[in-house]
Amino acid sequence: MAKPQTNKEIAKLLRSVAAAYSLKKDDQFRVIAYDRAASSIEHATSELKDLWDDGKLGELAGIGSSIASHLDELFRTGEVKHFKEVMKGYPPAMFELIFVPGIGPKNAYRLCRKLKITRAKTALEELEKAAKSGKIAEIAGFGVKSQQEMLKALEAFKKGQTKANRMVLPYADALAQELILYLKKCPAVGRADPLGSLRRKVATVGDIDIAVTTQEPNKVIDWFIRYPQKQKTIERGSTKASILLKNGRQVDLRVGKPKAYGAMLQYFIGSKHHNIHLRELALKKGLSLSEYGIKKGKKLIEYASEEAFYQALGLDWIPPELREDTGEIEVAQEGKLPNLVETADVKGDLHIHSDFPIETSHDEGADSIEEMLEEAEELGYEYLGFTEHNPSTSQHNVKQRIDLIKRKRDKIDKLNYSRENKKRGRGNKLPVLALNSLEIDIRPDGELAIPEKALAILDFAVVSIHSSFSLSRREMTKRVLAALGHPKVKILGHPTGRKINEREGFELDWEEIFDFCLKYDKWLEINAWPNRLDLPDTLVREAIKNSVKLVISTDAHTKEHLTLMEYGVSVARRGWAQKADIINTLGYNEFLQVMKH
DNA sequence: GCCGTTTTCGGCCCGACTGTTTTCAGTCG
Repeated sequence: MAKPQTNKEIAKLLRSVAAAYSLKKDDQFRVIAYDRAASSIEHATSELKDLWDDGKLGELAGIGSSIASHLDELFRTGEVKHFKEVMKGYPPAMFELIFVPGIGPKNAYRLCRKLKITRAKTALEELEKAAKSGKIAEIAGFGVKSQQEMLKALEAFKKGQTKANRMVLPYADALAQELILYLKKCPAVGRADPLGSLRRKVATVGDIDIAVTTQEPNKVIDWFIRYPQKQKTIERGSTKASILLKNGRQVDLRVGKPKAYGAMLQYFIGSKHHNIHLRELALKKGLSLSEYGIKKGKKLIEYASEEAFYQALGLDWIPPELREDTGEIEVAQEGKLPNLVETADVKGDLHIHSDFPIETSHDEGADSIEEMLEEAEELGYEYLGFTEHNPSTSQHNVKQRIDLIKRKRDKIDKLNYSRENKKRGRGNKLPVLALNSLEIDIRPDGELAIPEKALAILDFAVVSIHSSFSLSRREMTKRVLAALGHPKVKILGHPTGRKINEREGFELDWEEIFDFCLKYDKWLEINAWPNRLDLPDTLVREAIKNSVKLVISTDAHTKEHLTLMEYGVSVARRGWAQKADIINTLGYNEFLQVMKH
């Protein structure tokens, strides 16, 4: 690998070092250490290079003085002598093969040796060729079956490399719900729950994990592997099974008894690192944890609920969204877990697009202001902020743009007036009211894409970046702060600009942004759009640590989109947000107060 | 190699499944 720079590349390098160590018989714990460092880097909030710049490498869990100094060398010189030394004598090709599912370090090494595959660049092709010509089955320890499996794994791996290989949360949700419906048709199935990263509400989901309670595990597993959407069975045992769906997604099933379901849920929700930490904690108390319960010596104690399971370890029940081993276990020990925000706490949506003809060059909404207000009524909201994109600057002069914005002001004022009177006549409950806003482009120089005069017509403004994504971190930060500086501007929309599976976000100096938001009462948006989920959860947590307030918005373009709110709330919860951290949990009158601040 | 409300030394999560095996290694989550 030529000079690894990104977190992904560095993690890959550390996994390779771990693989090399695992072939040396001396120290298997070093392998674990390197693997752990790699996954820590994969999950890191910020680019490793930035952490290194700030001298904060050691803050990442699993990175101690030794690996930190190796990474220091990496950033200074582009390579690490020690890593080279460790990997010396092994064919470079094997450090490509270890990333193919099903192939570990030992087999990768054996395959490379026996088949004389050395070059990293062609490793996958050469292995595929060998498999097709039947050469793998001839190697001791391999057979026809493993050769077949390897071929399939290689094909899938190659596909996965070209296309995005994780699902966005709502898609995974829908897939899981279909499966649950199917499973429930089997009389032997008791409870059936989607778990894993889906239950932890991670922004992207790899596999679908499902747990089922039953007294007849065999019947359930038989039923499961007959799922009509199945492409093939990956494995089938007496307690678990995995299938591959026709759409290429994997589903893992676990079955267990109802009276031990608590431990099963806990085990299968994960995360892996949360579970490892929990098991280490248990060991210190002389206990041993597994998916079946808690062992004290030889005696296994079963738990029907997760609450009881955690309680047995001296912990409060930890919401799944927090289970990433980022301090939640320590906080649970102190009994100081946050009371996380819930969808029911939300009183309004502050980033939505109606079909009002504002003549924007961006995308417009499909439903009218009235229709969206009616829908919001159903959701129990008190207000909606209408934030169509600003009128196009190239198609209109200043006066035309001001006129368009005035027209929307009039429309909203009349609508609010009539709705208020109509509803007041019927009962005392206030109707959902509309706020007049816009989502305004931030130009590359930080200027806003509407005239100064037009800003005065708005109740508040959301500003977002929709162009020139590749400015430097410094320039981008200056750009955003300039835009946020206008008094009417309250919210930075989709702050990182990332699109999941499409593009990385741009770089910002978050400390500077947080300071500014805190000082001038600006709010960062958690955009609930499925492939945005932006701010990302890790930055939500940083923002909250810095006392910065947030809003959760759907960016709805139809009235149905308003229900995407739950996914934004998931992000907030994963960022440890409580109700008080989220501005749009305020009622209408309180919101008006803070908006004018 | 990492890490500390048992420890700065001496520990380091736990179990299932598969394929190729005659009792287990490798891989995965």
